[in-house]
Amino acid sequence: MTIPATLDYAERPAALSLSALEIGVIDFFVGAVKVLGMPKSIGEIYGLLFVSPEPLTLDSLVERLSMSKGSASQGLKLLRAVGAVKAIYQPGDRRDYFVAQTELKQLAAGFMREQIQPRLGHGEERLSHLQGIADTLPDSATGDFQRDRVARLNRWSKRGREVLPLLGGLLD
Amino acid sequence: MTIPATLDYAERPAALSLSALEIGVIDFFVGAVKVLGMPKSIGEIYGLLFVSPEPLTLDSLVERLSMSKGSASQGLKLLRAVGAVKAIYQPGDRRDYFVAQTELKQLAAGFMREQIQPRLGHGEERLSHLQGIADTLPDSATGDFQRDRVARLNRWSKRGREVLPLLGGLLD
DNA sequence: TAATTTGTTCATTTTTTCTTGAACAAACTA
DNA sequence: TAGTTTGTTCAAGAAAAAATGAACAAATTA
Repeated sequence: MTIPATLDYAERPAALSLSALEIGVIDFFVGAVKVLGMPKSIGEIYGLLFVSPEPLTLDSLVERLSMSKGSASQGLKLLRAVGAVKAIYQPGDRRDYFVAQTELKQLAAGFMREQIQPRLGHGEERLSHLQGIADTLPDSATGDFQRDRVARLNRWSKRGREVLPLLGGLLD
Repeated sequence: MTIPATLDYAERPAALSLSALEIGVIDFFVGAVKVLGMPKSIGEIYGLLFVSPEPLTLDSLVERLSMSKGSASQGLKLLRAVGAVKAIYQPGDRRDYFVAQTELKQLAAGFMREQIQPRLGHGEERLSHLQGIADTLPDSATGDFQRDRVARLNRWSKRGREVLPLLGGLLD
């Protein structure tokens, strides 16, 4: 379980080229991605892109955030997968340029699709497996109780499938 | 970022006293708490209490889950804090007995209150700090852009405060 | 073709998080 | 009172997750 520590970009020697505002925004997003269970580097990258008026290259992210090329590449890959960052074409430059996608609804949808739904899928499988076991339970007090519990899990699952799609509607 | 591995309670030697159903339910909850960013031990404890028709003592959890007393104690502490487990009094026995709270709405409310809200609070503080910086930005194109971004963060925050309370209503 | 730039992958190292177990306290019991 | 039972805390070890950096591939240029 993650208890976010106080962040201290201001004291990181190599990050001196970041302005106070940039530091603050990055700090905000590092906290946000921690709540979502994602690594800090993701928040740093998205945060810097979010405050930057100009698209940034991988190399400029590496330099300004003093992070490894590997982390930046992996982070951008994930951020593109969830639709939080998009690559834009700059004529006359071979490098990729990146900008932040800032529509809350789209960010939430991408996070849901890429990070949450796949894990819930596993849950569904496990649940039908459980239902199979519950059906074979003896006709005792304990059997009845446990069948009831499995039934409750199925109701939770159903409710989840109903509620999650509604969330998108609340985020326009 | 947590990619849950396949779980294998069936193969754990010391957990042989768990039935197939118990194993399945525990497995389900271990997966669920991982999605919520909590340690596996929390899912194990809650899962076993959830399928158990009888209240269980700390010692029986330790024994049946083959987990240390420390983990069980800490886990129960957290589960009580979020209201997912409650201690019930058994006359003539000095030990604490525990049962799972199974109202989805209450579980969600407790999780929100204890795990999510505190972290969002930090975000709010950071945000007002950011607003202070944004107000001092020069009257340039970049300044305008960045002020706009901070304004967007404030809208997100406001929207979050509006939407989260609505969730409870969807979970009756 | 050889050298350069750009970006990805992945084994290793580092950091963070979780679990354990021993020490401790509190409440009971003989 | 001394001993037992029950449960908590926390330092240390184990496990898991994230970051690094070097090797590699692909595209480009001289």
